[in-house]
Amino acid sequence: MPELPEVETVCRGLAPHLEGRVLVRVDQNRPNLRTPFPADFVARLTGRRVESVRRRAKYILMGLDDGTVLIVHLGMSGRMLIAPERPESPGKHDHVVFEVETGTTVTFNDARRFGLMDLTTADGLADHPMLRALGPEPLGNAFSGPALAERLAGKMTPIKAALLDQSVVAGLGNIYVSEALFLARLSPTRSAATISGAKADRLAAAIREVLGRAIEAGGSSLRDYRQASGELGYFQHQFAVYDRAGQPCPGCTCDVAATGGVQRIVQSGRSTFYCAARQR
DNA sequence: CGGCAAACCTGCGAGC
DNA sequence: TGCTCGCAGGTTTGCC
Repeated sequence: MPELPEVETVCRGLAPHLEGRVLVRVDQNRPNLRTPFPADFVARLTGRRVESVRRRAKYILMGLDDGTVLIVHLGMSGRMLIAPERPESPGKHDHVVFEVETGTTVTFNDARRFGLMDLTTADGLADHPMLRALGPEPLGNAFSGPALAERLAGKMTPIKAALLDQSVVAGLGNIYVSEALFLARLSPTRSAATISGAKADRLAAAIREVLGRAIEAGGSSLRDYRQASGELGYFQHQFAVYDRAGQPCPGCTCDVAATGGVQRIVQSGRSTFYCAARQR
């Protein structure tokens, strides 16, 4: 389930366990994820001190003391599991295990293997193929209504699809696109180019609001979750429209029997949820 | 270049 | 119980 808020939550959870610590052991349990691991992956990481754990879009970036940067993408099903000591043997789909000198291990587990890892350098980071074309961070200063409108201008594709395009804005996924469009009262089927001016302001604000609230929720529920299981995972969240087809729209008082409530449609092969009465 | 479907891979819930 | 089908939070590729 990792979209921007989940990746941010994972980074915040990992940082206190990894920052300032040395990777005393790294186990790579298979030759590839979505892409092959880089050459000498284990050797380039072992013995390095982790200086920073941060996020760009949906990527986790770990800066190491020799200038190396480890890039991790969680894909659809990737998780980072924190344990106080090394498990006796890796579990199913435990593809990489990082161990620091305190004994703590961080295990990358990914059933579907849509995740990936790569190594680059701090100097080469901005030009890395996976990061080069990314749009602005939606919670950053460069993101605004006008900035969004500029990137949507001329696009005939539905706004739903445009917002999933990471070069338009970085970090939104299928859930939060539906949620943001609901909050902005904009129809997911409307063409991207029709969103400018006040509509773009509204949408940019909705994106910030939805992501910001999700990060807050992730932060709070994450602590409970980790105490219980030692796992750094995904928070439970109440969505307004996502996965709520047929249920009443939380934003309006119209009759569900008459409107059908929240609609599920398919756009470019993926589910979109919205209230046709409220979103125009 | 823009837009869309398919592909990558496994797991899970629904329905028979 | 066990099978098949459809669906899943992401991204890239290839085709029109």
